[in-house]
Amino acid sequence: MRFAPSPTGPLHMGGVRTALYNYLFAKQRKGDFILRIEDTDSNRFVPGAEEYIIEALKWCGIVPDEGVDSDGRVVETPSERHPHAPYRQSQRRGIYRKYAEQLIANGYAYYAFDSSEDLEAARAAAEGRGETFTYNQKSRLSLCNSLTLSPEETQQRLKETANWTIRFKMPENTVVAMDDMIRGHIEVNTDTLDDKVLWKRADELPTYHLANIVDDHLMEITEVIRGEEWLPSLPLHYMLYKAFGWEDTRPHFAHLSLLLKPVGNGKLSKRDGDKLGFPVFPLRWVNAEGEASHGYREDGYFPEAFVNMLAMLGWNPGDDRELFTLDELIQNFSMEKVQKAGAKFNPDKAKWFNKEYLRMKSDEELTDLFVPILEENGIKVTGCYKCPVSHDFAAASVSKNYVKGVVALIKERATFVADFWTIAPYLFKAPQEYVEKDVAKFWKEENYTLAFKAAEHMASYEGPWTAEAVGTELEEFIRGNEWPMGKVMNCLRLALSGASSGLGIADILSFIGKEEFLARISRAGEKLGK
RNA sequence: GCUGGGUUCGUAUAACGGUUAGUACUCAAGAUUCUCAAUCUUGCAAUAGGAGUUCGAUUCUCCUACCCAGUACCA
Repeated sequence: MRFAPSPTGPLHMGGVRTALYNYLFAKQRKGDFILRIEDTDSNRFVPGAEEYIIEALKWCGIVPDEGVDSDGRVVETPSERHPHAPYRQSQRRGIYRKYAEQLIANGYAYYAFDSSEDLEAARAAAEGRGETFTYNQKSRLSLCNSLTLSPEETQQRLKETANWTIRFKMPENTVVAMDDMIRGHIEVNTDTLDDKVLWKRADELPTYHLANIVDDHLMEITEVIRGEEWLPSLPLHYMLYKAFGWEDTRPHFAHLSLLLKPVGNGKLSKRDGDKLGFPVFPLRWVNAEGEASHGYREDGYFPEAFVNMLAMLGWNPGDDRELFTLDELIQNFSMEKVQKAGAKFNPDKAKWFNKEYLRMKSDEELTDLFVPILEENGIKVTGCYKCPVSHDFAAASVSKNYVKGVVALIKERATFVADFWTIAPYLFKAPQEYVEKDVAKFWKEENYTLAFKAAEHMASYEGPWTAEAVGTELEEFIRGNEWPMGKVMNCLRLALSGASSGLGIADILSFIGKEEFLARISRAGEKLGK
């Protein structure tokens, strides 16, 4: 199987899904997965796009068997491992010409000499009559091509100019019967089709249709999973396989529905992501104008979560399971369970997948991912997982095991690793400011005087400083005095964390320690009033 | 317009002629907690419409509506 993107920009998440389904199917059948670059349109070539595609697939764990080497470059010369090289169509230009000529020799195609201006004029004229111009069996005999010109004239023109294209001669009134692995049997009459350009003069290269069929044949592709936008071209492709005499080895086709925007109608586009605040690309992308687009990787998604989410968008295992590793997807994937209708993308569900994967990760793995974020925020992380737990708030420094403890405590509240910091920055440094609304609500004299007394009591507490022991001590003291639990606790939390909502007081105390606890209480008294 | 494809709760989907139409996300309520999350419980919510076939249609057929794609010397 193959994935054959055009390097015209960053790979869209829909493209990743197409690649993924190809990969899953290939691996399930113990087949090979080829990456082929379809760069026959030099006008739309975007520098960096090819590298982006390769890196994106790599990040997702989709590793081509052929097409890209271990150094992450598209292979240009055939070898044992890469028998079908080169894998860029621009480097295969020498291959296609003879196939195009074979088609002409056998009467399946013809040279067309109409200029773009002539065709535009024909289109405009048709539009004036309320019709649509099509280059087909009705119009081809009144246009300028090797069907209307004498053989001598045709040869003359071919010799004199490079101003020609090759068009497929679509047969008349023929029913093309096709089978799609997802959609079943489809029939189309050739009278509704046109004479597609197979060879374009601009690049002196074949168009998609020719190059794609020739390459799929030469690369021994047996199954093609591609986007739904190709379904209308399928009859042409069937006709091409027939014209080449390759019907026996024609691949099986599956046309995947498109990914739709979360709200409103239409397919998912870059704009939707910008508007609704979610990535549509696997990796961050900066275009030539310097505009950046979000990427799932940079936004903190785990590749496993991204791949899992994508797989479930239009496919299901037939039961209620939702969480699958790549290997499990390979085992369970089936074309019968691929949805026919377009799938509206749901950003909330994407986040849910990430949350699930975050929970499945070990505390140490998450800690390793969290440390760089802490350092970005000015917190030094020292030591190793075997070293003792320690912290020095004055020096903005904590031990690795301290971080691990925090991660274990808060991982269930997070969707992304970056959330760890926003959930509990106060476990790493004293609050710099206090939420105004919470101060107004809780920092009242009748509350904070009690909070100070509770803190005073804890200052004299000599027992073990664990969350459980400290929590029990504090609560029993407050309850014993018949003070309002909520008000006192919220006052304490405000002083310790800068807000009235957040982690439990006992947990906060156990992490920051008695000394820092008392320091933050007195600091709050000075800043907020006492 | 034409050609092709599609249509089950708001979203993703299950039920491949017989179910009180299930599950997940979202949302709401309750339980729990010092608060916020998390967790647990409960709830809201769908077969696009109309004919037909059938003892029985989400499921099969047809029509209509709506959505999507294609209609380039782009892929």
